[in-house]
Amino acid sequence: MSVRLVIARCSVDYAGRLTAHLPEATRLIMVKADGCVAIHADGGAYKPLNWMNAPNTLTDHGDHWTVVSPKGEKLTIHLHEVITEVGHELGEDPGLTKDGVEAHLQELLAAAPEAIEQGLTLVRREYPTAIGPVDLLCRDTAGHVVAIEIKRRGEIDGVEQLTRYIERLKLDSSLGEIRGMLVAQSIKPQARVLAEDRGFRWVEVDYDELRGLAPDDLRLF
Amino acid sequence: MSVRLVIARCSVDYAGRLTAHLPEATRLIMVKADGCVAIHADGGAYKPLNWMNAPNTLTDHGDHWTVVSPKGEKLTIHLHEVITEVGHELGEDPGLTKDGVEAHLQELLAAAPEAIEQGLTLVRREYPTAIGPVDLLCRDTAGHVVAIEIKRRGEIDGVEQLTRYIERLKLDSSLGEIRGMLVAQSIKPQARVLAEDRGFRWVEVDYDELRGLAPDDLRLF
DNA sequence: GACTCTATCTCGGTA
DNA sequence: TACCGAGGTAGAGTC
Repeated sequence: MSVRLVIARCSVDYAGRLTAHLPEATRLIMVKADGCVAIHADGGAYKPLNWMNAPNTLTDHGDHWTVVSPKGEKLTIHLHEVITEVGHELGEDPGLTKDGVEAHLQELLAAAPEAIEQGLTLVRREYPTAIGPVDLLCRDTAGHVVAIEIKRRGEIDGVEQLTRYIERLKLDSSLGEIRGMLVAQSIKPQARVLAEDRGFRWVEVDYDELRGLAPDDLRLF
Repeated sequence: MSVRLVIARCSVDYAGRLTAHLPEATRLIMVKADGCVAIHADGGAYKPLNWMNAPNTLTDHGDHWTVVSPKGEKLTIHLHEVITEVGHELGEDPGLTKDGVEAHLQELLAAAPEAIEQGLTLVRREYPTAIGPVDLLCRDTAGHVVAIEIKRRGEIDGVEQLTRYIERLKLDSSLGEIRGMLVAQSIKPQARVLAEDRGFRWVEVDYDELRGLAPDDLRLF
């Protein structure tokens, strides 16, 4: 139970969600403790050429390995020549802490909707609709409902998403008058234009400034 | 110029599109020939905890490495104890051949549009518009144009794409009446709702069945 | 270089 | 479990 690294001349066949074949070449085979397998070439970023996610059953047949998943996927690795093999126990990983993702931005804005527009009050975060949840549902000083789509980066698909929600929310006559708003740390010119075309306000917010406004418990990431 | 594998107790900091931190633990550090770096734990599929895509400048400061990209991203790896280190030249990879991706589904459906709807005939594959090509343009038994968006998995994005194409095609009055259709191996409930809202038919097709219908030259993948 | 779209996407959250 | 949305999406193709 550990990470196992094999450098070998090998050819590989995958049959599962699609079928794929790798001709013979020297590659790195990585097998992790959970049974996942990845075949790496010397390039192409972190993505392997072929892989199988855990859980798997790996069987060593000498000249070839078979990796079979319960979902019926199968990877066959033909080993023509093993060049190096190392392994080591890594143990449990304490895990990654992240800061600056969309969820944090949403938390901060839910706690301080005033930062988006003067007088705005929160009705609900993740307001559910049949086509997905609206990030923030608010009410403005005139008492109108405001649907808010939050993005780290405001692009066209954010405006499309907001359009879908508004379209859907308008089917519910009990909500009364509704308007849409796109809020992001930065908004691309194309997205600004499209938002305006659709009658939505857009607002850029400063993440660090928001953290300053937020109550202490949201500042301790 | 080769893949380099280091197993070490390390802690890692990333500052770039977001900020992230990994506390001290034993991990695998992989450096490929192109300069990309990946930090792996012993689990979690093929995705590393942290990474830097090529191109990068990697500097070894003894007790820590810094990896800097031209875009201003920075990864710092503090090495507390190096346990194992191996490397090997892998050489150029001949590359992966695939079968069963969206392009194949499109070929099969172009050859057998009847599988989508009775009486449908192909006008053109990859019908060009100013905002990108429509997967299939067909004509139905009533003589109306049908724009078809093909996906392996039908999700909301596919409906949005189809919406844009239809909007665009309607500007060309020479085409006459136009309707849209979403065709996929499976279609998610939200995508079905949105497609119906927009007045599009959606159809699920079976890939293996289609291969059976297709002429021999399309079956020899 | 910017834009568009696919992906064996992966990953986390939730009903 | 399936579904849904975010992602440091990555990567390929096109313009």
